[in-house]
Amino acid sequence: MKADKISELTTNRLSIYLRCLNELAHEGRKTVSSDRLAKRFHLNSAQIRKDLACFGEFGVRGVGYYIEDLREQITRILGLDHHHRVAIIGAGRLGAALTDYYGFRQTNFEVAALFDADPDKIGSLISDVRVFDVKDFAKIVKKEGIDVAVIAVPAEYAQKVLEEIVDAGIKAVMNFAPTPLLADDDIKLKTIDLTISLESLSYFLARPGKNGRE
Amino acid sequence: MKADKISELTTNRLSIYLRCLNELAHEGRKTVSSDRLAKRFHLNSAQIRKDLACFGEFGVRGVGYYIEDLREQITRILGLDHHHRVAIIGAGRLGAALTDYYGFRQTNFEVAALFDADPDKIGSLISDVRVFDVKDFAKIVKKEGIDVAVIAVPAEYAQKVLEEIVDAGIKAVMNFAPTPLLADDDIKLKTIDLTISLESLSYFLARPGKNGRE
DNA sequence: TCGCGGTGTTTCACACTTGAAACAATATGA
DNA sequence: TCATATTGTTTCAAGTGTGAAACACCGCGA
Ligand SMILES: NC(=O)c1ccc[n+]([C@@H]2O[C@H](COP(=O)([O-])OP(=O)(O)OC[C@H]3O[C@@H](n4cnc5c(N)ncnc54)[C@H](O)[C@@H]3O)[C@@H](O)[C@H]2O)c1
Ligand SMILES: NC(=O)c1ccc[n+]([C@@H]2O[C@H](COP(=O)([O-])OP(=O)(O)OC[C@H]3O[C@@H](n4cnc5c(N)ncnc54)[C@H](O)[C@@H]3O)[C@@H](O)[C@H]2O)c1
Repeated sequence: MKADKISELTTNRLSIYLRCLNELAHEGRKTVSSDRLAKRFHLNSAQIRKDLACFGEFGVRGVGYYIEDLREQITRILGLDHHHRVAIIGAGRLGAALTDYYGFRQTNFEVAALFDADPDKIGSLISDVRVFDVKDFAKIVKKEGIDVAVIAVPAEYAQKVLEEIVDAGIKAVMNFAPTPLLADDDIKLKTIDLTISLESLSYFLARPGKNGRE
Repeated sequence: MKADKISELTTNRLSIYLRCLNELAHEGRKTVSSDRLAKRFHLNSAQIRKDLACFGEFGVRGVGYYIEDLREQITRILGLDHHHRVAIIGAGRLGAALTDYYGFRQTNFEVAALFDADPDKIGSLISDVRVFDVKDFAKIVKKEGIDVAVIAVPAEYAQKVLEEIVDAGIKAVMNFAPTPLLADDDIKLKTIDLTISLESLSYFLARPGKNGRE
């Protein structure tokens, strides 16, 4: 197939497949067919084959997929074989929780620096990571080779912080402030808006019956 | 219109509208047209009118919407006028950050109890909230009138914890463990999977050019 | 050598979302 | 009274995602 327009839903599913393969590899299995994978993890076998075929021919007809091989392929496709250095802006409770988040290391991301505007926090260490003054952001980004930023400041400062991040030349940003942000098209911005998720739960509780499953 | 099949995307947008209205109210404005709202917050005016019309006729032709009135209506639609009591299972770093999360209070959610399996944590207080033994989950849920649960335990325990939650009669669950969970259709389960979001950033960094914006 | 199993690929139907356009209805203000 | 502004509603086109089906192709084992 080798489509060049890959939907984000496809790459999200690749993440899922990768986890499933890790589990299977852990159990010592060597090969798996799209059908077995689908049955085992409640997925759709046609979808799996279609998704994988976007990136090349990884399977062996009549056999299925070699688990180790496919793991390596997906790891490469998702860029998980590259190391990335992360800056977290906002050394509050969320920033602290994220600094120590295992998911970062697992994904080959390393939290290299925290940034805050509060003089009491600047200079301190959180899980062995130094908190810098946000005024020095661009300088430290360059010095530390940071290429990913996480926004964990209150919503009203988020847009301004995003602009500083973009000015510093960073292209990939994850935003936890509950507000939509504006950025150019060449910036990958992912907003994780807990408030919307919460209000969606609230809506369900007020009107049980219709679920609207994810 | 009064459609009875409301998409989750619609209610998510209601959350956004509510925030915008709060901002406008804060500025002292009294009315707003769908057009002004759209221009100001980079939305689509037709969409706004359509979304609102799903739930009734809130606007005044020739005028627009009365901000205070519309705020109350959306608050009611989203069920934000009802109080909810939340249990967080997993009193780790994420659980602690969430316990003190302002977004809960703002949404009329109150963290009533934490649960953990670690004897060192059981009995302690985190932001004035007591940590209970997860063994007593059902009992405390009943006693405290808890109706919402948050899963903040490692992924391998998440499914088991979910089953205890469902057994205790809770219908609304937010899951932060990076794994898809299975539940009956009458349970509202929202999974916030940071790993997938991270891997999506990683994919972008490995292949700049195509953005796949949220 | 041949059949079975499973991939790679195409095709189709269906559902959902969006955005635009059109228009009747209606409140406000000149 | 009448023009204007704006909602509520319908309709349509386009894009996208999903799931099923069909089938050629190919590797493995009997
Ligand atoms: N706590 C949570 O569990 C949680 C969960 C999801 C989302 N969030 C969101 O994450 C953000 C942070 O939440 P929190 O609970 O950690 O808040 P917090 O108040 O604990 O931390 C915010 C930090 O940002 C710093 N800050 C403020 N303005 C800044 C600026 N201009 N530059 C750099 N640093 C600045 C503050 O000094 C503070 O240390 C909020 O937008 C919140 O809505 C929090
Ligand atoms: N730390 C973060 O910023 C972050 C962000 C997103 C998602 N997550 C996810 O949230 C979960 C928790 O992350 P964390 O960083 O807080 O981990 P953590 O290790 O700090 O906390 C996990 C807690 O769960 C408790 N626990 C384990 N098994 C339990 C059980 N069966 N019943 C009750 N409690 C149990 C442990 O005792 C521990 O206190 C993980 O799945 C993680 O992937 C964490």
